[in-house]
Amino acid sequence: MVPTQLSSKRKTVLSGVQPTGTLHIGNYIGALSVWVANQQSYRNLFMIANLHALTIPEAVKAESLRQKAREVAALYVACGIDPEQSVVFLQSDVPAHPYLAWILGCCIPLGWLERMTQYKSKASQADTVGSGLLNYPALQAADILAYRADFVPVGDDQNQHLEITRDVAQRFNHLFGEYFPLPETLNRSSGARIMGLDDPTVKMSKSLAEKHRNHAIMLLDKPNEIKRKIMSATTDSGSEVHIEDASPGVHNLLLLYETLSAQDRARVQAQFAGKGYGYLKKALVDVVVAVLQPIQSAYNDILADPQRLDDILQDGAAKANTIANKTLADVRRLVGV
RNA sequence: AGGGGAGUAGCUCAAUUGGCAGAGCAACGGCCUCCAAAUCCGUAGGUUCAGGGUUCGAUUCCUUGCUCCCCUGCCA
Repeated sequence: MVPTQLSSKRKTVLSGVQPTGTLHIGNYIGALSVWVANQQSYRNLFMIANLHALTIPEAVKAESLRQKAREVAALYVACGIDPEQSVVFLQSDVPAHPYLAWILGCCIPLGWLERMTQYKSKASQADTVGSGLLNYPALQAADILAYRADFVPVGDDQNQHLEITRDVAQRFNHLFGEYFPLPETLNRSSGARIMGLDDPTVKMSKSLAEKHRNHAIMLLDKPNEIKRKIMSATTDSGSEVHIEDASPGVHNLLLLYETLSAQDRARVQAQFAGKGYGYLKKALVDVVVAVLQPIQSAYNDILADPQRLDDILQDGAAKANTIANKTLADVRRLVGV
C-alpha cells in the first residue's frame, strides 16, 4: 500500500503552511522554489496546517478556510510540487495529529509554552486568548513527530518551536522509552530573505500583506498589479544603482532580480550599475511577470478540474495517515492506552 | 474572589439633556519624481465589545455576559 518512494531510505522532511493569507513571492523564493528543487533528495511531506489556523477563532470563516486550504494546495502543485513524488495533504485529514498532540502536550511543562515569543506576541495583540494558542507547539510537535521527520525547513521565527519539539521528543523518550528521532532544522542553501516592498526593514509576510496592499507581490497577482507594486517600492533619495552599498530597498530589488532571473551577481551588477532605480524596477517587473505566468497558468488548469485536486488531497491524506497511524499505534502502546 | 475604571475606523482618541458617529496618524489613489520619499490634492474606512431592556429615537440610560487595566483579598 505504501508507495515505494515512501519506504525508501531518503530522509523525511515535513513542511507546514497555514492556509491563511495568500502566498507571495517571498514564500516562493524563500521556501517553495527551494522545496521544488530538492524534491528528489528527500521524502517530502507538505502539510496544509488548517488546524493551526483555528488558534485565533475570531478570524476564522469556515467557507474561506475551506477554500484557502484548497487554494494553497493548488498553488503548491502549480509551483512544481509533484504529488506523485511528495505527499500533499490537509492536516485535518489526519486525526493522528491532534491525538498525538494531546499525549505530547501532557509531557510539556507550562513554562515552555509561556516562554514562546510567538505566543507572547500574539497573545498581547488578541483580545481573547484561547488555550489553543498556548498549546500550538504541542500540535506542531505532533505534526513533525507523527512522521518521525528528520528535517523541518523553518525560518528563524519558528526555531523556538522546533526546539520545543525536540525537547518534548526527548522528554517522551526519557519517560516512555527511546522512540522519536530528534528533528533538525533544514537550512536553505539559497538563504534568500525577501523583504517587504513598502518597508525593506521587515521580512515580507502574509499578515502585513493583508494590511498594506503594496507590501508583497502575491503569486496570483496580475501583471498590472505587479507593476504597480514594484514601481511603488521603497528606495532612497539616491539617483543611480550602486551595488556595493545599496540601501535596503534597492538591495531587496536587486536580490529579487538576481534570484528570479537566475543570474549571478556580477551579471546583475553589470546590467544595473549606474542606472536609475526606475530602470531596475521596470526590468524586475518583466522578470516577475515571466516567472509567475506559468505558475498562474498551471494554477488555473488545476482549478478547472476540481476532481483532480480532490484526488491529490485524498491520495495525500491516505499516505499521511498510513505513516502517522503507525506512529500513533507505537506511541499508544508505549504509554499504555 | 470582591471593589473601581475602561471597551467607538488598522492605531490614539472625540461626539453637548438621549437626536444624522467625527478628527489626527496609518492605509489606498492622483500630481510630482528615473523610481521611491516629502509636500499638495483626493478616496475609502464602522455590527460604537456581545445579548436583552427603557424610548418616537441609545455610542449615551438600565440589565446580563465577555475582555483588558488598577486596588484589595485569598493561595504559597
